[in-house]
Amino acid sequence: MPKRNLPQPTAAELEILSHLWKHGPATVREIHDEIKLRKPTAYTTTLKILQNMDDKGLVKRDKTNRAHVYRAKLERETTQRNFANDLLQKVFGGSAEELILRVLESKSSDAEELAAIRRIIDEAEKEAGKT
Amino acid sequence: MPKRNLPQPTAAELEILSHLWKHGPATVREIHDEIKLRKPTAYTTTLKILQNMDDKGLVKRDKTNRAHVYRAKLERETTQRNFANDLLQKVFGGSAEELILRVLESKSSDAEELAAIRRIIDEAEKEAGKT
DNA sequence: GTCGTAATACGATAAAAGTCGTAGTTGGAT
DNA sequence: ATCCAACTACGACTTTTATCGTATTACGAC
Repeated sequence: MPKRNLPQPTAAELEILSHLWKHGPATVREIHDEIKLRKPTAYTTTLKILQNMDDKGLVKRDKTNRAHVYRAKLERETTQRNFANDLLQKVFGGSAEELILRVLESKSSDAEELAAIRRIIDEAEKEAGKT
Repeated sequence: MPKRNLPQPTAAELEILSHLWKHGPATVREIHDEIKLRKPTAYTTTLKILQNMDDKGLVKRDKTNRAHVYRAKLERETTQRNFANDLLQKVFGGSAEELILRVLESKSSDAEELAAIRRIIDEAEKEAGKT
């Protein structure tokens, strides 16, 4: 059955998905109340984007109650991986090394974060070793 | 002088910039010949995008010769940093750790690349230490 | 039952990106 | 000097995204 092949979310859609990933299923009102704190926008704009997302299959809509409840259909991890890979190819020509260099340049990480990153490399090395 | 505040390049513009960064100043013909290998598209499409980029200030156009020569006005490194930071904020909520995790998940790096990445972390640690 | 608040539905609009066709110009080969 | 191939200019069209106003429906308080 045609389940996958969902389109990459746009910037506005991503903002909504972020909310759903963080707080779980939510109504338009709940999502909008949070978004409008950062971006002054009309309620119906948020509503419309959610409806678009439903059409695209990016969210699942529960119409049981008067205020419909939306749930993310994209996994956070998968979406992050898609975006990361996309950037990797289009802007860095596939060089993970360079991408990571720019990330660290743009954001000064503290010692703790750097240690965490080091552990991620360790893990990746174990993975590579298994092959 | 209003020099900066150039807009972020779009996907199509980025493809062109990549060529300019790699090969230096080039004509529409040179750029188009390479792009059409991957993406079947009309010559005038590439031309138009270059003209748009000139309007936006993303490239500098030399009209001396009949075939105009275009030169990138954005630095590769700066652009990469902008895109990386953008993704970091919008998709990863500022967590460099998570971004790097997803990059490594999406692309199996070999031992050599992992070692290079490790050196980048070392450098970042020295930088952090200096502060 | 009435009425107001809050929700959805829907269409209109605008801007941006990408695409291409056509028209017009020009340089160089013959 | 002519002519053709290659170039630029420009406008039209399409799609996508984002935005919002207005119309309509429905719940709940009274």
